[in-house]
Amino acid sequence: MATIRDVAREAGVSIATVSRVYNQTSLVSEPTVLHVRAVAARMDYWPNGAARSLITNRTNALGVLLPDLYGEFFSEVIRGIDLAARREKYQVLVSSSHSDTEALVAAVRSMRGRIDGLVAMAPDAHSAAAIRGFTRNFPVVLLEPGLEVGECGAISLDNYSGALEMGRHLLGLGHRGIATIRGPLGNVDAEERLRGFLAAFEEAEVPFNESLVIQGDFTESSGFLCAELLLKHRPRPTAVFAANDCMAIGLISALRDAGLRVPQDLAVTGFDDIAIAHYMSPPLTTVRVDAYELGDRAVRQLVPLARGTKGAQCTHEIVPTSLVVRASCGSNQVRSAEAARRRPGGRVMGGEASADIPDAGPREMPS
Amino acid sequence: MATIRDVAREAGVSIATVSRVYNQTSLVSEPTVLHVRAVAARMDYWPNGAARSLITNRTNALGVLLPDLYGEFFSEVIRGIDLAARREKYQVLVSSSHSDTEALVAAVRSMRGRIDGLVAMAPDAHSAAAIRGFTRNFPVVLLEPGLEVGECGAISLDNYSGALEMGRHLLGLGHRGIATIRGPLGNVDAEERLRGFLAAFEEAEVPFNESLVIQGDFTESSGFLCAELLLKHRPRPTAVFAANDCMAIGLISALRDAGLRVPQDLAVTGFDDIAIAHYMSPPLTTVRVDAYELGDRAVRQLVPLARGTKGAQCTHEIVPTSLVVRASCGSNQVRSAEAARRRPGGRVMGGEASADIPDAGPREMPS
DNA sequence: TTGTAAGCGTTATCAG
DNA sequence: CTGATAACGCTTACAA
Repeated sequence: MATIRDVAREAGVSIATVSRVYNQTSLVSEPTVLHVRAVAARMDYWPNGAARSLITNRTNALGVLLPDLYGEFFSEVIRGIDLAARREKYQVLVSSSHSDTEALVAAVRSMRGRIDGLVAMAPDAHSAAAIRGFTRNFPVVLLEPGLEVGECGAISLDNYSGALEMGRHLLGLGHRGIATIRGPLGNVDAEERLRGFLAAFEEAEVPFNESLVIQGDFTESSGFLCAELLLKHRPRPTAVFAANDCMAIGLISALRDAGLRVPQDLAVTGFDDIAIAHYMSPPLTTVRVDAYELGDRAVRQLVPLARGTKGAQCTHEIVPTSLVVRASCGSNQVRSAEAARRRPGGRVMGGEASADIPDAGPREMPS
Repeated sequence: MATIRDVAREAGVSIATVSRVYNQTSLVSEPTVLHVRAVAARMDYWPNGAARSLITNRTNALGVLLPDLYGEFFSEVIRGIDLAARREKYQVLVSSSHSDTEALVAAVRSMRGRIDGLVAMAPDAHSAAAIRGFTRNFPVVLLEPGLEVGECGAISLDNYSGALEMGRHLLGLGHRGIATIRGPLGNVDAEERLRGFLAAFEEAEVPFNESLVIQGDFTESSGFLCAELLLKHRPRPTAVFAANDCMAIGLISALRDAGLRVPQDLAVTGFDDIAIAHYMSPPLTTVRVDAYELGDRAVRQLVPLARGTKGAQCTHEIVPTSLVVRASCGSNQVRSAEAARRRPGGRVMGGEASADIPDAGPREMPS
């Protein structure tokens, strides 16, 4: 592999000149630039990134730490990160699925000297604390952090408002016997969604029966299992808000097995707006969460910090969520929010390439 | 940020000793190791990756180039890559969504000196050729390459066999009026799927009416539009094989609008086995494609090449595909292939985290 | 077992 | 405008 020295020798100039051709071109005479460029191209030369970052102390790369890469959510987060990073001329070093805090710390540590900043989503509070510790090494932006953020930037989803809207919507439809399946204890999303949902009742001065908060764990099967508890409750609730779509899907499945109709016998709603939500029968009323935006904003906030742009500040941004009313809640409201569902920049390419089923508009899934 | 020199000074040893603690620990006396480790930990020192790779000429990182990151397919590919890379102690530098060959080349070029090898999936033939050119810089493994592979390693999906099996299955069910919606011209997957499908007819010595090859483009809407052509064909076909699930979904949607029943009036099958395929009503008969495996194998093949392990060879591996029989083809066959659907290592975590709906077993999607 | 010193490929500084 | 040369933080002969 040709080095700067080879090119300099071959072109009959000093290495400093070759370097300048790639960095401060204006300081080199036009003919020299052209000549060096030509020689470099012929020798297939390109500056070595590692050497470059050693002296400049900048890598032009961002680290990305996610609990997982699989699935609609993370896949979108990382796409948002990737696109924003490219726009800003940054490379992306990813790492995911760390079994424990130790593994996670090791991963970040090994990124040292290779990244100018870090976007991280912690799988738990312990890991979050560890990640915060890296602020001394490079700027950090946390995705969906717990409460206290400290020296880091942070982007979180407006789980609270989304759930609040959902509560208002169900109350607005006249429901009073309303249950909710909450997510796991200690999970930030789960707590906020519950808090927002209950706030709607407070706001409307409608009492909420606490025995109608059922514990779920965000899996489809937990939603399935909740059906039994729900159905034996007296008086039987008329609506259920599941804290995510998976649980709503499990619940609906169980209700159907029990011979109940959704939404006529029981209205069901979810949270996340995963792809299937739109294609189910009945289509699921839920809250749309914009994962792409989460990644995009994180990079937007991180880059100035990474560049050391003066005046760059850590802030805590909130990504809005929005109610998507479909049929499963029994509302006959116009589905205006649907338009927003089209993925920004979603591409369809070869074969199994994309799971992005274009919004079918008024058509529904065959049933 | 503490450097090796700071640690050496603080610990009262030479920098060589500190270095050895991190590389050839065995050459350093136990007490010295402990002492240096302690000082390093206190000073929050960790070797700088860039400096390290400059001298060793190895980066312990792999580059990953994909057309996109979004969607079930790519998301799984990258997960396979990520997990395999971590297992082999490699970091992953990703880059995706390049608008043209130029952008793609620039992306790879900028990885020079930062990676020991490259896993790439080219969006088109032109880009594929460009990527092949990088073989001179580092080992390359191509995903889903075109025909000639040259100096690169390659992993491709067995589109041919999957489609062949599908053809056999439909013929075995007694269908004779069979149509197929093919994917875009020039797309490797599309061509292979068509070729495999037609091979089944040749094998069974059943003539295939070429007017029943309908041109699609892998999008749901193209499947939707094909319905009209299909329905006005005389005699009307009794089965349709769409070259991917998206088109099959669009088609089924259109058929339902036209008042036709699937599979009674027209059997429909797809390819890819995207998540929705299993939850649709009727569940879609399709061909399972293992994207995770694609990524996993690519890294497995690349790592020895990147390490310069002697005897390491470039090969062209084929990832098998498998027929998944569900209801949309009108078969009443046992759904044994279903068991394989569970995602390897699929995790469900917080909130909108995962779109991985656990296989509901015998339960179906509510309808 | 430890230290000294050369050098990885680049950019920055300072002369010319 | 161009060239010599000293860093950058580290690994690795070679010497002690």
